[in-house]
Amino acid sequence: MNDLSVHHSPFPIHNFFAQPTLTIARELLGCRLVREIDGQRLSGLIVETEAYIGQEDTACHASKGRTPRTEVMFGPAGQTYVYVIYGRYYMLNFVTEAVEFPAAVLIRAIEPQKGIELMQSRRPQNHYNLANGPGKLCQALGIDTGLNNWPLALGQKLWLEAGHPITAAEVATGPRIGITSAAPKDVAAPWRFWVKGSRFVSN
DNA sequence: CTCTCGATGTTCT
DNA sequence: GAACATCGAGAGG
Repeated sequence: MNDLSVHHSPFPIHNFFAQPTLTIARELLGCRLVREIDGQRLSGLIVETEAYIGQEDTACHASKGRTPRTEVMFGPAGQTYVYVIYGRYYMLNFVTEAVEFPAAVLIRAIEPQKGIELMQSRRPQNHYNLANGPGKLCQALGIDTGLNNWPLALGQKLWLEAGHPITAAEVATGPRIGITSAAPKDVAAPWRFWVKGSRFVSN
């Protein structure tokens, strides 16, 4: 098991989102995702991400062109992209890359740290099953499309903090999950990142 | 433990 | 009308 310890330090968010999408997906591992809702603070360390990069990536929503839904991905980096899947689950992404270049990082799992009881009031499951999936973490943190296109730099409602640095030896990579209808090159691309040995990663 | 299957409604063709 | 970056229940080993 790999439990990540608590560590506080400021987060240089503007410089952070100026990096390439794959770098951001990698560097988000170990960062603390913080949610403030109803005057309560919830948080967890990011342990799993996926990169979706541009119109050439057939797994990326924006590969089918600019639509009302994908518009956010064509905007500036550092905003959220929240959408509904299968009519019942929300997915949280962070927009990356330059304006007009549609890309984002999907947050797939966090290790819950603060407000675990409040997360369990939204999602009655044990610690390990609270946020080990993209739909699960949105449910646990009370994230829906009302938080779409939200700027992380504000430090309100949803933001990032430096958490626990993850060394290269602790990073695992592999193909992305659930993109079966994408082109073979995109199905095979190792654009999923997770913390090796973490029990909080999706199954 | 593994595998299969269906829920459910938004988005886009 | 089809597809969908998921999840959990239920059956079987």
